Amino acid sequence: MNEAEFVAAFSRELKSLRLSNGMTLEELSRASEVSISTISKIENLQQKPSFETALRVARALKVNFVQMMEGPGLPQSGMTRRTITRAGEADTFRSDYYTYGVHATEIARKIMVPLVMRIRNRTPPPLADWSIHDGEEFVYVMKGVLEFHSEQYSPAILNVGDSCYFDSTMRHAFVSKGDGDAEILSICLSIKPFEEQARHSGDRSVQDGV
Amino acid sequence: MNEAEFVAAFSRELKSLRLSNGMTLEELSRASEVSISTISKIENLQQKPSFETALRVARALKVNFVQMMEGPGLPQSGMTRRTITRAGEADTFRSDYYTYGVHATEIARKIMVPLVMRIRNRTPPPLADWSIHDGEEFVYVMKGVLEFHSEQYSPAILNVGDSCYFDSTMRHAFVSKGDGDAEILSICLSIKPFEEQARHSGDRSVQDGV
DNA sequence: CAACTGATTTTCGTAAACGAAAAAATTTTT
DNA sequence: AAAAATTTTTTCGTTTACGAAAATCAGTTG
Repeated sequence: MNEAEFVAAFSRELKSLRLSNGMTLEELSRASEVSISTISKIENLQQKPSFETALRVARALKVNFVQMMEGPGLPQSGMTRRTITRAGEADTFRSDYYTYGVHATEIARKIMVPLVMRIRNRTPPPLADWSIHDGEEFVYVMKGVLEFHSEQYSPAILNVGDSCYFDSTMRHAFVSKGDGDAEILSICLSIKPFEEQARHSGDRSVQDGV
Repeated sequence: MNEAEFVAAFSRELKSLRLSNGMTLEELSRASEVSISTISKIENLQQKPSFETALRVARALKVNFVQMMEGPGLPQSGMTRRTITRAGEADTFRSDYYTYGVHATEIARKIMVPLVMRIRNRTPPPLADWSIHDGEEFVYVMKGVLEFHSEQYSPAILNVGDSCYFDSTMRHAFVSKGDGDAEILSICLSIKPFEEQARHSGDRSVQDGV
Protein backbone atom coordinates (compact mmCIF):
# COMPACT_ATOMS: atom_id res chain seq x y z
CA MET A 1 0.00 0.00 0.00
CA ASN A 2 1.62 3.21 -1.13
CA GLU A 3 0.81 6.60 0.28
CA ALA A 4 -1.74 7.57 -2.34
CA GLU A 5 -3.64 4.34 -1.79
CA PHE A 6 -3.49 4.88 1.91
CA VAL A 7 -4.92 8.36 1.61
CA ALA A 8 -7.70 6.96 -0.55
CA ALA A 9 -8.47 4.26 2.00
CA PHE A 10 -8.45 6.87 4.72
CA SER A 11 -10.82 9.05 2.75
CA ARG A 12 -13.26 6.26 2.06
CA GLU A 13 -13.13 5.36 5.72
CA LEU A 14 -14.27 8.83 6.61
CA LYS A 15 -17.56 8.32 4.92
CA SER A 16 -18.34 5.00 6.56
CA LEU A 17 -17.32 6.36 9.93
CA ARG A 18 -19.39 9.48 9.55
CA LEU A 19 -22.43 7.51 8.46
CA SER A 20 -22.05 4.86 11.14
CA ASN A 21 -22.00 7.70 13.65
CA GLY A 22 -25.17 9.02 12.06
CA MET A 23 -23.61 12.37 11.30
CA THR A 24 -24.41 14.69 8.42
CA LEU A 25 -21.77 16.59 6.52
CA GLU A 26 -22.85 19.73 8.29
CA GLU A 27 -22.45 18.23 11.74
CA LEU A 28 -19.04 16.88 10.91
CA SER A 29 -18.15 20.19 9.38
CA ARG A 30 -18.97 22.06 12.57
CA ALA A 31 -17.19 19.51 14.75
CA SER A 32 -14.07 19.47 12.62
CA GLU A 33 -14.04 23.08 11.41
CA VAL A 34 -13.58 21.83 7.88
CA SER A 35 -16.04 23.04 5.28
CA ILE A 36 -18.83 20.85 4.02
CA SER A 37 -17.62 20.99 0.47
CA THR A 38 -14.13 19.92 1.42
CA ILE A 39 -15.36 16.90 3.35
CA SER A 40 -17.66 15.93 0.52
CA LYS A 41 -14.90 16.11 -2.05
CA ILE A 42 -12.52 14.14 0.14
CA GLU A 43 -15.08 11.43 0.75
CA ASN A 44 -15.67 11.10 -2.97
CA LEU A 45 -11.95 11.07 -3.75
CA GLN A 46 -12.22 14.27 -5.75
CA GLN A 47 -9.62 15.86 -3.55
CA LYS A 48 -6.86 14.76 -1.22
CA PRO A 49 -6.82 16.28 2.24
CA SER A 50 -4.01 18.33 3.64
CA PHE A 51 -2.36 16.88 6.72
CA GLU A 52 -4.13 19.40 8.89
CA THR A 53 -7.52 18.67 7.38
CA ALA A 54 -7.00 14.95 7.80
CA LEU A 55 -6.20 15.46 11.47
CA ARG A 56 -9.21 17.72 11.96
CA VAL A 57 -11.77 15.30 10.65
CA ALA A 58 -10.10 12.33 12.31
CA ARG A 59 -10.31 14.05 15.65
CA ALA A 60 -13.87 15.18 15.09
CA LEU A 61 -14.88 11.60 14.43
CA LYS A 62 -13.15 10.60 17.65
CA VAL A 63 -11.11 8.20 15.63
CA ASN A 64 -8.39 6.44 17.46
CA PHE A 65 -5.73 7.53 15.07
CA VAL A 66 -3.70 4.41 15.59
CA GLN A 67 -6.55 2.28 14.42
CA MET A 68 -7.02 4.54 11.47
CA MET A 69 -3.37 4.26 10.56
CA GLU A 70 -3.27 0.57 11.24
CA GLY A 71 -5.81 -0.21 8.60
CA PRO A 72 -8.86 1.76 7.66
CA GLY A 73 -12.01 -0.21 8.17
CA LEU A 74 -11.05 -2.70 10.79
CA PRO A 75 -12.36 -2.51 14.31
CA GLN A 76 -14.71 0.44 13.96
CA SER A 77 -16.73 -1.38 11.36
CA GLY A 78 -18.33 -3.72 13.84
CA MET A 79 -15.86 -6.49 13.19
CA THR A 80 -14.39 -7.08 16.61
CA ARG A 81 -11.91 -9.84 17.12
CA ARG A 82 -10.99 -12.20 19.90
CA THR A 83 -8.36 -14.91 20.10
CA ILE A 84 -7.61 -17.28 22.92
CA THR A 85 -4.21 -18.92 23.22
CA ARG A 86 -3.93 -21.91 25.56
CA ALA A 87 -0.96 -22.26 27.89
CA GLY A 88 0.71 -25.12 26.06
CA GLU A 89 -0.31 -24.08 22.61
CA ALA A 90 1.64 -20.90 22.05
CA ASP A 91 3.89 -20.77 19.03
CA THR A 92 7.33 -21.38 20.54
CA PHE A 93 10.85 -20.86 19.28
CA ARG A 94 14.28 -20.59 20.85
CA SER A 95 17.19 -18.25 20.56
CA ASP A 96 20.56 -18.97 22.20
CA TYR A 97 19.38 -17.34 25.38
CA TYR A 98 15.61 -17.22 25.56
CA THR A 99 12.65 -19.43 24.71
CA TYR A 100 9.67 -17.54 23.31
CA GLY A 101 6.00 -18.48 23.40
CA VAL A 102 4.10 -16.18 21.07
CA HIS A 103 0.46 -15.64 21.99
CA ALA A 104 -2.42 -14.45 19.83
CA THR A 105 -0.67 -15.28 16.59
CA GLU A 106 -4.01 -15.71 14.85
CA ILE A 107 -4.76 -12.01 14.92
CA ALA A 108 -2.65 -10.65 12.12
CA ARG A 109 -2.99 -6.91 12.23
CA LYS A 110 -2.62 -6.29 15.91
CA ILE A 111 -0.76 -3.67 17.78
CA MET A 112 0.68 -5.58 20.70
CA VAL A 113 2.77 -8.73 20.47
CA PRO A 114 2.49 -10.78 23.67
CA LEU A 115 5.38 -13.12 24.44
CA VAL A 116 5.83 -15.56 27.30
CA MET A 117 9.60 -15.77 27.64
CA ARG A 118 11.79 -18.22 29.46
CA ILE A 119 15.20 -16.72 30.23
CA ARG A 120 17.77 -19.51 30.17
CA ASN A 121 21.08 -17.65 30.19
CA ARG A 122 22.83 -16.78 33.45
CA THR A 123 25.18 -14.20 32.00
CA PRO A 124 24.39 -11.34 29.63
CA PRO A 125 24.51 -12.06 25.90
CA PRO A 126 27.13 -10.18 23.88
CA LEU A 127 25.93 -6.70 22.99
CA ALA A 128 25.40 -7.71 19.39
CA ASP A 129 22.65 -10.08 20.50
CA TRP A 130 20.73 -7.56 22.58
CA SER A 131 17.23 -6.78 21.39
CA ILE A 132 16.37 -3.54 19.71
CA HIS A 133 13.18 -2.57 17.92
CA ASP A 134 10.74 0.26 17.43
CA GLY A 135 8.21 1.22 20.00
CA GLU A 136 7.79 0.37 23.63
CA GLU A 137 7.96 -2.80 25.67
CA PHE A 138 6.50 -3.93 28.95
CA VAL A 139 8.05 -6.77 30.94
CA TYR A 140 6.46 -8.49 33.93
CA VAL A 141 8.29 -11.11 35.96
CA MET A 142 6.25 -14.24 36.63
CA LYS A 143 8.87 -16.66 37.92
CA GLY A 144 12.44 -16.46 39.15
CA VAL A 145 14.71 -13.45 39.40
CA LEU A 146 15.38 -11.31 36.36
CA GLU A 147 18.31 -9.06 35.72
CA PHE A 148 17.30 -6.47 33.19
CA HIS A 149 20.01 -4.86 31.10
CA SER A 150 19.57 -1.79 28.93
CA GLU A 151 21.93 0.54 27.20
CA GLN A 152 21.48 3.76 29.07
CA TYR A 153 20.82 2.37 32.53
CA SER A 154 22.63 0.17 34.98
CA PRO A 155 21.25 -3.38 35.30
CA ALA A 156 18.17 -3.79 37.47
CA ILE A 157 17.05 -6.82 39.48
CA LEU A 158 13.38 -7.65 39.12
CA ASN A 159 11.59 -10.18 41.31
CA VAL A 160 8.26 -11.90 40.83
CA GLY A 161 5.54 -9.28 40.41
CA ASP A 162 7.94 -6.51 39.42
CA SER A 163 7.67 -4.93 36.01
CA CYS A 164 9.57 -2.65 33.71
CA TYR A 165 8.30 -0.35 30.97
CA PHE A 166 10.82 1.06 28.51
CA ASP A 167 11.44 2.39 25.03
CA SER A 168 12.61 -0.60 23.09
CA THR A 169 14.62 1.57 20.72
CA MET A 170 17.16 1.21 23.49
CA ARG A 171 19.14 -2.02 23.33
CA HIS A 172 18.16 -4.45 26.06
CA ALA A 173 18.77 -7.99 27.32
CA PHE A 174 17.70 -10.35 30.09
CA VAL A 175 19.57 -12.65 32.49
CA SER A 176 18.15 -15.19 34.93
CA LYS A 177 19.65 -14.66 38.39
CA GLY A 178 17.63 -17.01 40.56
CA ASP A 179 17.50 -20.80 40.73
CA GLY A 180 16.66 -22.08 37.29
CA ASP A 181 15.15 -20.11 34.46
CA ALA A 182 13.24 -16.88 34.89
CA GLU A 183 9.85 -16.54 33.24
CA ILE A 184 8.49 -13.24 32.09
CA LEU A 185 5.63 -11.85 30.12
CA SER A 186 6.79 -9.37 27.53
CA ILE A 187 4.51 -7.17 25.47
CA CYS A 188 6.00 -5.40 22.49
CA LEU A 189 4.43 -2.87 20.22
CA SER A 190 4.56 -3.89 16.63
CA ILE A 191 3.32 -0.97 14.63
CA LYS A 192 5.47 -0.22 11.69
CA PRO A 193 4.51 2.57 9.37
CA PHE A 194 2.09 0.98 6.90
CA GLU A 195 3.95 -2.24 6.32
CA GLU A 196 1.83 -5.30 6.51
CA GLN A 197 2.61 -7.37 9.55
CA ALA A 198 4.06 -10.79 8.97
CA ARG A 199 1.63 -13.56 9.70
CA HIS A 200 3.03 -16.39 11.71
CA SER A 201 2.85 -19.77 10.10
CA GLY A 202 2.51 -23.02 11.98
CA ASP A 203 0.05 -21.34 14.23
CA ARG A 204 -1.52 -23.45 16.90
CA SER A 205 -3.61 -21.01 18.89
CA VAL A 206 -7.37 -21.18 19.16
CA GLN A 207 -9.16 -18.78 16.91
CA ASP A 208 -12.72 -17.73 17.58
CA GLY A 209 -15.30 -16.64 15.09
CA VAL A 210 -15.33 -14.37 12.05
CA MET B 1 -2.63 21.04 21.15
CA ASN B 2 -4.76 21.93 18.16
CA GLU B 3 -4.21 20.56 14.68
CA ALA B 4 -2.12 23.45 13.41
CA GLU B 5 0.20 23.17 16.39
CA PHE B 6 0.43 19.47 15.87
CA VAL B 7 1.38 19.89 12.25
CA ALA B 8 4.03 22.40 13.29
CA ALA B 9 5.43 20.01 15.88
CA PHE B 10 5.42 17.25 13.31
CA SER B 11 7.26 19.46 10.85
CA ARG B 12 9.91 20.50 13.31
CA GLU B 13 10.34 16.87 14.26
CA LEU B 14 11.17 16.06 10.68
CA LYS B 15 14.30 18.15 10.78
CA SER B 16 15.65 16.68 14.00
CA LEU B 17 14.87 13.17 12.78
CA ARG B 18 16.51 13.73 9.43
CA LEU B 19 19.61 15.22 11.02
CA SER B 20 19.89 12.57 13.72
CA ASN B 21 19.80 10.02 10.92
CA GLY B 22 22.58 11.94 9.21
CA MET B 23 20.51 12.45 6.08
CA THR B 24 20.68 15.36 3.65
CA LEU B 25 17.61 16.89 2.08
CA GLU B 26 18.53 15.19 -1.16
CA GLU B 27 18.74 11.74 0.41
CA LEU B 28 15.43 12.18 2.15
CA SER B 29 13.97 13.54 -1.04
CA ARG B 30 14.96 10.43 -2.99
CA ALA B 31 13.77 8.12 -0.22
CA SER B 32 10.43 9.83 0.18
CA GLU B 33 9.81 10.97 -3.40
CA VAL B 34 9.09 14.43 -2.13
CA SER B 35 11.04 17.30 -3.64
CA ILE B 36 13.91 18.91 -1.79
CA SER B 37 12.26 22.30 -1.83
CA THR B 38 9.08 20.96 -0.33
CA ILE B 39 10.88 19.26 2.53
CA SER B 40 12.92 22.35 3.18
CA LYS B 41 9.88 24.57 3.33
CA ILE B 42 8.04 22.16 5.60
CA GLU B 43 10.97 21.90 7.97
CA ASN B 44 11.13 25.67 8.21
CA LEU B 45 7.38 26.00 8.70
CA GLN B 46 7.03 27.97 5.48
CA GLN B 47 4.54 25.45 4.21
CA LYS B 48 2.24 22.81 5.66
CA PRO B 49 2.44 19.33 4.18
CA SER B 50 -0.42 17.57 2.50
CA PHE B 51 -1.52 14.35 4.14
CA GLU B 52 0.19 12.36 1.44
CA THR B 53 3.44 14.26 1.74
CA ALA B 54 3.42 13.86 5.50
CA LEU B 55 3.00 10.11 5.09
CA ARG B 56 5.76 9.94 2.52
CA VAL B 57 8.43 11.60 4.60
CA ALA B 58 7.33 9.81 7.75
CA ARG B 59 7.74 6.48 6.04
CA ALA B 60 11.04 7.46 4.47
CA LEU B 61 12.38 8.31 7.89
CA LYS B 62 11.23 4.89 9.08
CA VAL B 63 9.25 6.66 11.72
CA ASN B 64 6.99 4.55 13.77
CA PHE B 65 3.92 6.53 12.99
CA VAL B 66 2.36 5.87 16.34
CA GLN B 67 5.25 7.52 18.07
CA MET B 68 5.01 10.39 15.65
CA MET B 69 1.33 10.80 16.38
CA GLU B 70 1.81 10.26 20.07
CA GLY B 71 4.01 13.28 20.46
CA PRO B 72 6.64 14.60 18.16
CA GLY B 73 10.02 14.80 19.78
CA LEU B 74 9.80 12.11 22.38
CA PRO B 75 11.53 8.79 22.05
CA GLN B 76 13.40 9.22 18.79
CA SER B 77 15.33 12.18 20.08
CA GLY B 78 17.69 10.04 22.09
CA MET B 79 15.61 10.40 25.21
CA THR B 80 14.72 6.82 26.01
CA ARG B 81 12.74 6.07 29.09
CA ARG B 82 12.59 3.26 31.58
CA THR B 83 10.45 2.79 34.65
CA ILE B 84 10.46 -0.04 37.15
CA THR B 85 7.41 -0.77 39.28
CA ARG B 86 7.91 -3.02 42.29
CA ALA B 87 5.40 -5.75 43.11
CA GLY B 88 3.91 -4.07 46.18
CA GLU B 89 4.24 -0.55 44.92
CA ALA B 90 1.81 -0.38 42.07
CA ASP B 91 -0.84 2.29 42.22
CA THR B 92 -3.91 0.32 43.35
CA PHE B 93 -7.61 1.05 43.32
CA ARG B 94 -10.77 -1.00 43.57
CA SER B 95 -14.00 -1.23 41.69
CA ASP B 96 -16.96 -3.29 42.92
CA TYR B 97 -15.56 -6.34 41.17
CA TYR B 98 -11.86 -5.97 40.50
CA THR B 99 -8.78 -4.62 42.25
CA TYR B 100 -6.34 -2.89 39.92
CA GLY B 101 -2.61 -2.42 40.32
CA VAL B 102 -1.42 0.08 37.75
CA HIS B 103 2.20 -0.32 36.69
CA ALA B 104 4.53 2.19 35.08
CA THR B 105 2.46 5.18 36.12
CA GLU B 106 5.52 7.39 36.03
CA ILE B 107 5.74 7.30 32.26
CA ALA B 108 3.09 9.72 31.19
CA ARG B 109 2.87 9.50 27.45
CA LYS B 110 2.98 5.81 26.91
CA ILE B 111 1.03 3.60 24.62
CA MET B 112 0.34 0.57 26.76
CA VAL B 113 -1.28 0.61 30.17
CA PRO B 114 -0.25 -2.44 32.21
CA LEU B 115 -2.62 -3.54 34.95
CA VAL B 116 -2.29 -6.37 37.45
CA MET B 117 -5.89 -7.23 38.23
CA ARG B 118 -7.42 -9.25 41.00
CA ILE B 119 -10.85 -10.55 40.02
CA ARG B 120 -12.98 -10.76 43.15
CA ASN B 121 -16.49 -11.32 41.80
CA ARG B 122 -17.83 -14.82 41.24
CA THR B 123 -20.72 -13.81 39.00
CA PRO B 124 -20.71 -11.46 36.03
CA PRO B 125 -21.28 -7.76 36.71
CA PRO B 126 -24.41 -6.19 35.21
CA LEU B 127 -23.88 -5.24 31.59
CA ALA B 128 -23.72 -1.57 32.45
CA ASP B 129 -20.53 -2.22 34.42
CA TRP B 130 -18.70 -4.08 31.68
CA SER B 131 -15.58 -2.43 30.37
CA ILE B 132 -15.43 -0.75 27.00
CA HIS B 133 -12.72 1.45 25.59
CA ASP B 134 -10.82 2.20 22.41
CA GLY B 135 -8.10 -0.03 21.11
CA GLU B 136 -7.04 -3.53 21.95
CA GLU B 137 -6.45 -5.47 25.12
CA PHE B 138 -4.37 -8.47 26.07
CA VAL B 139 -5.19 -10.57 29.12
CA TYR B 140 -2.95 -13.24 30.64
CA VAL B 141 -4.08 -15.44 33.53
CA MET B 142 -1.52 -15.70 36.33
CA LYS B 143 -3.56 -17.26 39.13
CA GLY B 144 -6.90 -18.99 39.48
CA VAL B 145 -9.50 -19.66 36.83
CA LEU B 146 -10.91 -16.83 34.76
CA GLU B 147 -14.21 -16.68 32.96
CA PHE B 148 -13.95 -14.13 30.21
CA HIS B 149 -17.15 -12.51 29.00
CA SER B 150 -17.47 -10.42 25.87
CA GLU B 151 -20.37 -9.08 23.88
CA GLN B 152 -20.13 -11.00 20.66
CA TYR B 153 -18.78 -14.29 21.99
CA SER B 154 -19.86 -16.89 24.46
CA PRO B 155 -17.96 -16.88 27.77
CA ALA B 156 -14.57 -18.60 27.76
CA ILE B 157 -12.75 -20.31 30.61
CA LEU B 158 -9.08 -19.41 30.90
CA ASN B 159 -6.66 -21.24 33.16
CA VAL B 160 -3.22 -20.20 34.36
CA GLY B 161 -0.98 -19.51 31.36
CA ASP B 162 -3.88 -18.96 28.97
CA SER B 163 -4.36 -15.61 27.32
CA CYS B 164 -6.88 -13.67 25.32
CA TYR B 165 -6.35 -10.86 22.83
CA PHE B 166 -9.37 -8.83 21.76
CA ASP B 167 -10.70 -5.53 20.50
CA SER B 168 -11.70 -3.67 23.59
CA THR B 169 -14.31 -1.67 21.72
CA MET B 170 -16.34 -4.78 22.48
CA ARG B 171 -17.84 -4.78 25.97
CA HIS B 172 -16.14 -7.28 28.26
CA ALA B 173 -16.03 -8.47 31.85
CA PHE B 174 -14.25 -10.99 34.07
CA VAL B 175 -15.38 -13.55 36.64
CA SER B 176 -13.28 -15.68 38.99
CA LYS B 177 -14.30 -19.32 38.73
CA GLY B 178 -11.66 -21.12 40.81
CA ASP B 179 -10.96 -21.14 44.53
CA GLY B 180 -10.52 -17.55 45.63
CA ASP B 181 -9.70 -14.61 43.41
CA ALA B 182 -8.24 -14.88 39.96
CA GLU B 183 -5.22 -12.78 39.10
CA ILE B 184 -4.52 -11.56 35.61
CA LEU B 185 -2.21 -9.25 33.78
CA SER B 186 -4.09 -6.95 31.48
CA ILE B 187 -2.48 -4.65 28.94
CA CYS B 188 -4.64 -1.97 27.37
CA LEU B 189 -3.81 0.43 24.63
CA SER B 190 -4.29 3.99 25.63
CA ILE B 191 -3.82 6.05 22.54
CA LYS B 192 -6.45 8.65 22.10
CA PRO B 193 -6.32 10.99 19.18
CA PHE B 194 -4.03 13.82 20.28
CA GLU B 195 -5.46 14.31 23.73
CA GLU B 196 -2.91 14.53 26.44
CA GLN B 197 -2.94 11.53 28.70
CA ALA B 198 -3.91 12.06 32.30
CA ARG B 199 -1.04 11.72 34.69
CA HIS B 200 -1.73 9.61 37.73
CA SER B 201 -1.22 11.34 41.02
CA GLY B 202 -0.21 9.59 44.21
CA ASP B 203 2.28 7.61 42.22
CA ARG B 204 4.50 5.25 44.07
CA SER B 205 6.47 3.53 41.33
CA VAL B 206 10.21 3.78 40.97
CA GLN B 207 11.31 6.21 38.32
CA ASP B 208 14.75 6.03 36.79
CA GLY B 209 16.49 9.05 35.38
CA VAL B 210 15.33 11.04 32.42
C1' DC C 1 -47.26 16.44 -7.88
C1' DA C 2 -45.77 20.77 -6.66
C1' DA C 3 -43.64 22.98 -2.79
C1' DC C 4 -40.77 22.49 0.91
C1' DT C 5 -37.03 20.70 3.71
C1' DG C 6 -32.64 18.75 4.58
C1' DA C 7 -28.44 16.69 2.75
C1' DT C 8 -25.01 16.32 -0.68
C1' DT C 9 -22.50 17.62 -4.75
C1' DT C 10 -20.71 21.00 -8.00
C1' DT C 11 -18.98 25.51 -9.36
C1' DC C 12 -15.69 28.95 -9.01
C1' DG C 13 -12.47 32.47 -7.04
C1' DT C 14 -8.73 32.55 -3.74
C1' DA C 15 -5.07 30.78 -1.22
C1' DA C 16 -1.61 27.54 -0.73
C1' DA C 17 1.27 23.30 -1.75
C1' DC C 18 4.33 21.43 -5.00
C1' DG C 19 8.67 20.76 -7.94
C1' DA C 20 12.40 22.62 -11.06
C1' DA C 21 15.80 25.55 -11.15
C1' DA C 22 18.30 29.61 -9.53
C1' DA C 23 20.39 31.75 -5.62
C1' DA C 24 22.47 31.67 -1.24
C1' DA C 25 24.75 29.56 2.47
C1' DT C 26 27.74 26.14 4.26
C1' DT C 27 31.42 22.88 4.20
C1' DT C 28 35.46 20.79 2.08
C1' DT C 29 39.43 20.83 -0.73
C1' DT C 30 43.48 22.64 -2.58
C1' DA D 1 41.67 32.14 1.70
C1' DA D 2 40.13 31.27 -2.92
C1' DA D 3 37.94 27.64 -5.38
C1' DA D 4 35.14 23.76 -5.55
C1' DA D 5 31.69 20.92 -3.89
C1' DT D 6 27.87 20.16 -1.14
C1' DT D 7 23.77 21.44 1.17
C1' DT D 8 19.99 24.51 2.02
C1' DT D 9 16.88 28.24 0.91
C1' DT D 10 14.34 31.09 -2.26
C1' DT D 11 11.95 32.12 -6.52
C1' DC D 12 8.38 31.30 -9.58
C1' DG D 13 5.03 28.93 -12.63
C1' DT D 14 1.76 25.15 -12.23
C1' DT D 15 -1.28 22.35 -9.88
C1' DT D 16 -4.39 21.58 -6.26
C1' DA D 17 -6.84 22.20 -1.79
C1' DC D 18 -10.09 25.12 0.36
C1' DG D 19 -14.65 27.49 1.47
C1' DA D 20 -18.91 30.23 0.05
C1' DA D 21 -22.55 29.91 -2.49
C1' DA D 22 -25.25 27.91 -6.14
C1' DA D 23 -27.13 23.74 -7.98
C1' DT D 24 -28.60 19.10 -7.56
C1' DC D 25 -30.52 15.23 -5.20
C1' DA D 26 -33.60 12.82 -1.81
C1' DG D 27 -37.22 12.67 1.18
C1' DT D 28 -41.64 14.65 3.20
C1' DT D 29 -45.57 17.27 3.50
C1' DG D 30 -49.52 19.86 2.13
